[in-house]
Amino acid sequence: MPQAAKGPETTGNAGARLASAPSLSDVAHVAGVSAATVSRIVNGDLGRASADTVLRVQEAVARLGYRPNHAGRSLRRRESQVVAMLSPNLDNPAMAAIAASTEHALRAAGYVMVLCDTHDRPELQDEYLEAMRAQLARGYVLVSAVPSPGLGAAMARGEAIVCVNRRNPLGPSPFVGIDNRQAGADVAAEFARLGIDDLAVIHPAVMSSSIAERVQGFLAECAARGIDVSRLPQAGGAGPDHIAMGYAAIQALVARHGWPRGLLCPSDLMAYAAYRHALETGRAVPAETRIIGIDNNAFNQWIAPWLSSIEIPYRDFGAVVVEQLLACWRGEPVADRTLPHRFVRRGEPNHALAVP
Amino acid sequence: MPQAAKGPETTGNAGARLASAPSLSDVAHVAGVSAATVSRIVNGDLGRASADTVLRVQEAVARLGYRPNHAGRSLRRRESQVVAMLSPNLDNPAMAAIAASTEHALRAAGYVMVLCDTHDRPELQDEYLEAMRAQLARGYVLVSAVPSPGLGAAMARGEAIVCVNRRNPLGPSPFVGIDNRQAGADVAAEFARLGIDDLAVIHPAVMSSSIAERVQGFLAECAARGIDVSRLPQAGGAGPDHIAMGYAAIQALVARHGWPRGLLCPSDLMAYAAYRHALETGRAVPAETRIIGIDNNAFNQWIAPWLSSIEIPYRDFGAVVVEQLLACWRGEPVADRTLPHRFVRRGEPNHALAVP
DNA sequence: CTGAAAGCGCTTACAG
DNA sequence: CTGAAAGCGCTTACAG
Repeated sequence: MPQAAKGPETTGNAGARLASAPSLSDVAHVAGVSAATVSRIVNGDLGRASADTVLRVQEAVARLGYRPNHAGRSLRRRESQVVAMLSPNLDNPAMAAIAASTEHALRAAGYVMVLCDTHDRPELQDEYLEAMRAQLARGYVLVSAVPSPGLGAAMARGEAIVCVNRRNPLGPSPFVGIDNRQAGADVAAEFARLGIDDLAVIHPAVMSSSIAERVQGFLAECAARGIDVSRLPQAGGAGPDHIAMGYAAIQALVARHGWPRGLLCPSDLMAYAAYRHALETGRAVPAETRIIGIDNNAFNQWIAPWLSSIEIPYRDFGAVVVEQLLACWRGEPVADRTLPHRFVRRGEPNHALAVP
Repeated sequence: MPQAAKGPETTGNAGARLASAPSLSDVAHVAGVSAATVSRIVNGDLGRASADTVLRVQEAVARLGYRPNHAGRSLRRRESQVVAMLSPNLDNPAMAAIAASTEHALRAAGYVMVLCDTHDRPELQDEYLEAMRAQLARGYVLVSAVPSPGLGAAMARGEAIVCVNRRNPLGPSPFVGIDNRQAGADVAAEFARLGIDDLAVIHPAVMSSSIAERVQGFLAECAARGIDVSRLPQAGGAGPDHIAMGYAAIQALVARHGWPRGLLCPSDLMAYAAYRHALETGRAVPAETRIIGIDNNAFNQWIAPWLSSIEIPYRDFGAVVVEQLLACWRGEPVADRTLPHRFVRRGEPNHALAVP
């Protein structure tokens, strides 16, 4: 519905002047006290002031709609409320879920999150690390960090760094993720339960620690169950994202070994690519080939009834990430946090269509 | 691969001291000039200084790895490099794509993006608007804005506001989006091409302007083609996101009218929900019911070969959003930007399986 | 219980 | 072509 037209002076915000926000000294003036006193009270140091003063200041704050200017505060305290999140790829719903939950938890704790998309590239990671340093970033959340000189420099400076999904490739840092080896092993156990031993794996051509652990855990469990892992078909694929990597890998796998009856895809996006190649080649999923992924994207339950997956509680990551950051800032020792995952079974009639 | 162990002093960053970054006066000292001169040169005002001075300063900057402190700069200039993006829901891939492309374009132009997830709620929108004002945010990108008092206040202050997807519900603001009416009409034309006139629509119970326009455009085109729109089944659904809304809506629609042969879903997420309900009720898609969505999520081509959709160039939005912001800041008049959409046909053998 | 004063790092008229 | 000085808004010993 169209709104009533405003005067031409508001068109496109052009040329409008911003009324400057009230400052600490405005509040002090209104309350009839000094800036120092206002500062203390605004910062919750209520014990030092008389009840009457506190009241007058609070009233003035409310009346003027005062909010501390972060630039002034940051300059003086020599630290900001900014936390930088470096994420490799927002197009991946898993990364988006991590970003959203971290943003939420950070905000609740009084911080603001700046988001940087590194595309998994070391130069971009370093550029953002530097840019965020200039913003006086108070901490860094590195999702799937890659090794880079700037990361080493940030560690050497003693910055607060929390690594998510992938462990810090350059040394110990507080970590939030799952037990990737166990997740891989759980997939192997599921194939055993299904009686499928004609297995294969696709993976990125160059594997991060988390993906490598998933594959290792899978192979180890297969071996423990008597499968000759040395002959288990594997294929890697390269590309800008997991879907492209998965598509390259599944084509290579099928070209060399034909379709297996059970396929581990160490991420759901790779599973999507495998599904499409199955459609293209007339391979029935899940009847002829059962695909198991890892992530359990929220969309699976709606449009991928053929895909069993390991659910990773990405929505819970944010709160834990913030706990880790707070501990870093307090100078406390920080233990890694491994969150629980669970297997979500689909592709069987009674499971596929359970009402959500 | 495990790294060589570091000394205990680096464990978890605990207690490490941060070396403070070099300041303008450090550079001035090293270069043997005043801070004012360094400031000018760092800010690109090269004409005023002698070539020799410029060189010495540039060397000092490089040697110290100097980066301007943004808190100091913001405080002095009374404006920051921060642009706030308020997004209703990062779980929606469309929103994630907008966020990613805007982040990219903003960074390229020298700004940083702070991301806030409003969950489509007016109170949260206002809270973030206020919080970002305290950060001296230089501009606001509102994706699918909702009406709220804080939005009105920001407009009254003359803040730079760019609205994406949905037009500003409180008055004129620079806009980036598509021609939603035309998109709806295009879907109607496709159903006509397919010879399907047993049509229906699902939609959110309370429709934003963009969704309402899509539905209106669809109905208008249907009417123009001789369909009795007054009897065309429609159902709305409520929920926290488009999938939930879609699921509620499709259940209501089918319960009241049965399955249509052609269904418009004004977002792909609603289409996903409809697909699941079709699976549950044994309705074949696309053979018996053809579903057409709007968004063309990147995943569709991999795992939703049954879904035709209107492709919206979300990845191109960011650059245009930044153009709008820059124009606002220069005080130029800002025209709305309507980006081109296109129909992506799937669900026919020759289209579904084209190699990507 | 409260305030005057210094200073965080930067930019910008202004003077020379 | 260059620098001294003021001031952006805030916090924090320090003095009283």
